[in-house]
Amino acid sequence: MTMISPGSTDSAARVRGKARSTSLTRLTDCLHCPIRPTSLCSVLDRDDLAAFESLGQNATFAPRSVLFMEGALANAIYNVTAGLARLFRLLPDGRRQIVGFALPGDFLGVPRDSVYSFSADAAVPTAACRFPRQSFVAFANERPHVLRRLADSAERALGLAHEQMMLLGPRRAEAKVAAFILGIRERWAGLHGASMHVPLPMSRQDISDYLGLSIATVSRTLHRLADEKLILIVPKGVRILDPQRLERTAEA
Amino acid sequence: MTMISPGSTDSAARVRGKARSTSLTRLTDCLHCPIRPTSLCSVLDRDDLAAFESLGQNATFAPRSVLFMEGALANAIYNVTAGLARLFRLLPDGRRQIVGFALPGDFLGVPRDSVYSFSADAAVPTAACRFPRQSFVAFANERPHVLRRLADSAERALGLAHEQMMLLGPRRAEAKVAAFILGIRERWAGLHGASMHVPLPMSRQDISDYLGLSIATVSRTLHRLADEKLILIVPKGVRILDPQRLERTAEA
DNA sequence: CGTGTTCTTGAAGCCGTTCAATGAAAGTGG
DNA sequence: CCACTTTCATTGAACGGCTTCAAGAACACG
Repeated sequence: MTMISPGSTDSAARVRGKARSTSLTRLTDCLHCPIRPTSLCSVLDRDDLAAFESLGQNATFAPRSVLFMEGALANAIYNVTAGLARLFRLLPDGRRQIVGFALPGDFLGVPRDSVYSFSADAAVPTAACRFPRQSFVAFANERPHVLRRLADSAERALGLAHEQMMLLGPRRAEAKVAAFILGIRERWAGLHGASMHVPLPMSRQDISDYLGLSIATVSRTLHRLADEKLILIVPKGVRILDPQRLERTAEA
Repeated sequence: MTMISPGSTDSAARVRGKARSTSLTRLTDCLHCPIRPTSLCSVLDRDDLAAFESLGQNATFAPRSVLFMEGALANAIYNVTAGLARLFRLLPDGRRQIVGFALPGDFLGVPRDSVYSFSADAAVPTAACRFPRQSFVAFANERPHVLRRLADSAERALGLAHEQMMLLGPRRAEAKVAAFILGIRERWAGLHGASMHVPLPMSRQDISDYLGLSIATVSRTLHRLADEKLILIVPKGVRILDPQRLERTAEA
């Protein structure tokens, strides 16, 4: 698990090292974001869309730069449009648990109370639409179908969280890693269509913090799967060679 | 981890053994349920409340009887009013991961799609208000504040899921068990007020399936905490003797 | 082309699991 | 109400998988 500076009051920028952010441009590609089943855009009519557009700003984030920090005042909501965001919480001793990855189309930071309950930063160059919380909430409150979408989106996130819990539990490293690959593949499929090639833009460290394993075990396990010809390890990803056996490994 | 019959198509009733349910009475105590911050009731005015009341039926569940099963058609939504429900998913090999406990006031089974994504059964004698999904959704769609509550409720569940992920990860058994006790205490506090006495109505098996430990380790760890005078083990619960050291153990 | 980071791979050790047997409690039927 | 039965919890001993520590290789960046 990642060891992060033990002092706990410091900001993510310092904690995770040099966070060289970020350009802010006017939003347009928010609307060009991949439309997923849970996407907000798909339930907005033309007028709403125009109003919605005027709320947000498009922002880009360099790797490791922070979208928001656990415990900070939640004054914005994000919709990832490109790249990959890591959602994580820090333990008091500085270790990091990744509680999810946000792919394009995912909403972030819709908070019950006014404080973020986890942190988010960019795993790779990432773009996201940023909506001021106040106006976003006001916008949603006027539109029941948007509220429904938000509830749906939260339920979807909950389902993903449950899926991850199944991985974090007492399962063998092989099963965790195999299931991880298949899970990520599934999620990319919603964007790019299904493929044997599974991009893994995140680092080994990220994967291990996601699965509750050490970085060494993740590396070893990937290579064991490769030795057994279930996958092929390629730069920034894997190629699935034997879907069925991989599936069976994931379930064990 | 619990081993459950390997065949996977069978119903929960068979899987979990004799499920002797249940009386069904007309609802009244739905309204007397403990009002929690996330409770729906608290945002309903008198008229809405009456309409709401007419939607639901109060049901009681004997221990081990099933509220609903993962994969089944989601034709009802539940609001637990007394007792304790276990929310879980089964692995293909029959092991069980408990993804949450539902306490009085918690909503269950608000599904994105029409199928439950996890199973729920009663850990102890339990009461819940049962709302047909159709009419519940129709009711909510007419009332934006109810929709907001549902979104909030989902977010709250997501927060709890994240909390549990921190426990499932690579932490020592002592930390997991200590954090579990403190977490449950926190949740009871919202109902009964804070107390040094923490009821643990669920079985050791339930706790181990929740924490991703074996039943033996849970037992050993509890007794180790007791040996070190952090807690006192009492029937169906524990008493916290040294909150600060327990807290420190939970964070390690 | 050199430097820092990430990834791989080996060896030793620990923590939790598994298996199994004992003990306690709760439910059941006479 | 008691004796029986069944489930649940505790505890011991041995095994095994993952972690830790550490060194070397591959990669990315300026």
